[in-house]
Amino acid sequence: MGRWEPNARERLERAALELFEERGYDSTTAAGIAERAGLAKSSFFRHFADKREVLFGGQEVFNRLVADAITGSPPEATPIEMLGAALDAVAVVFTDERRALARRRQAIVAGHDDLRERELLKLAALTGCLSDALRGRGVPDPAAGLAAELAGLAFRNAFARWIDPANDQGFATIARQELKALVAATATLT
Amino acid sequence: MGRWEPNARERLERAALELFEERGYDSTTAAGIAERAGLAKSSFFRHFADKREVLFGGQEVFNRLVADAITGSPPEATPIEMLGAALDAVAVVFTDERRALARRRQAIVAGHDDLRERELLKLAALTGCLSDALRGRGVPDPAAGLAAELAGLAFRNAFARWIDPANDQGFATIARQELKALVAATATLT
DNA sequence: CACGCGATGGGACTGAGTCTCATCGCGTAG
DNA sequence: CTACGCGATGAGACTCAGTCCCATCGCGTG
Repeated sequence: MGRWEPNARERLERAALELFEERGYDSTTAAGIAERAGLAKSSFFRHFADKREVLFGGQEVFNRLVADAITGSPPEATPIEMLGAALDAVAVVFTDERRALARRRQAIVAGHDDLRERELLKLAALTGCLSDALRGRGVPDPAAGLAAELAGLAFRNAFARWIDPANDQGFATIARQELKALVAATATLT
Repeated sequence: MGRWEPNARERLERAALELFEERGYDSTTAAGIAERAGLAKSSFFRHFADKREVLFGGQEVFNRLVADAITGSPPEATPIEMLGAALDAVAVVFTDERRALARRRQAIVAGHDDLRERELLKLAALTGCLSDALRGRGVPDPAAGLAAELAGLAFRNAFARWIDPANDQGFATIARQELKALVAATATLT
């Protein structure tokens, strides 16, 4: 048995992605995922808190990346500049090699309310980290919260474009464009 | 039996709120809620899609209220002015009589990740309605999405203050203040 | 070689959510 | 007055998510 084969977590993630694509999210059981990964059902829940989480790994890395980027910005940086730095930091994860994987994952997430719900929670956690970090840098409320939401929206928009097969630019480039477009749009609201 | 007593849905909501306060969300079963409401477990799930939903009724009313407020704004209104109208429309639901109830409800929601997650989904639905309505009024992207997020944040901030026992103002007043503060904060970002 | 530690297997258990069928109460056509 | 239909309910079986406990296994260490 694969009992002591390494990378149990990665095996589970891969198995889950495959099964979700083959049978759909609903028709895939946690036990089924574990079985394909060569593990028992109880081991699945040792690695992931619930069935949804198997698609949302590595969120903590994200949050730290973003918070560190804000904290490490030059002292004279404006909030918007710090957001730019945060988006650049996130781009490290969104390499071209991971685009195909991200696309497959997103297709599944988009097709299910439960998963979209979890995605919102993850994004909320990210913007929460952002606003905390901004407040730590002296940005007052409600500007910190506003800036964090702005970055969250830029992130969502950028991700959608990055996923798009018609696109061929890197995540950082797109994210910078989206952030800029949002800042520009700010002036058109009043 | 209360089999044919009216307001089954309201009875379930009331019973759920009580039991969540008495035993906590986790220790309360859907069957237990139904029992206190004088119904069977299967009837609980006829009225609510899942256990969480019993705390989030009437969201569709919200969404329609907001969308109609945007659609019915005067032709020369700016996006921000439309958002103000939308927040006013929502305030109709947040009357002083409902404050105590909203407080109890929110205390439960705040104490549980599952419920916070669902709350995010509801808020996302609301901002989705907002941006759709704005686009229908000719507001281009990404300004429509940005404005919707702005209103969502104003709503969250306003709700938090409205819930606060130290506050005695009406929801509409607070929401207007929050919206204004966010618009002002916009200028401090660059 | 004995021991401990961490990861796993396996199975029992609770509760969410689905589904089906029988039942009940009320309104209505005849 | 009766028969019928309709909508809401009760009841129970069923699947699966998620929890929990305990035995087992492999590896490193003294």
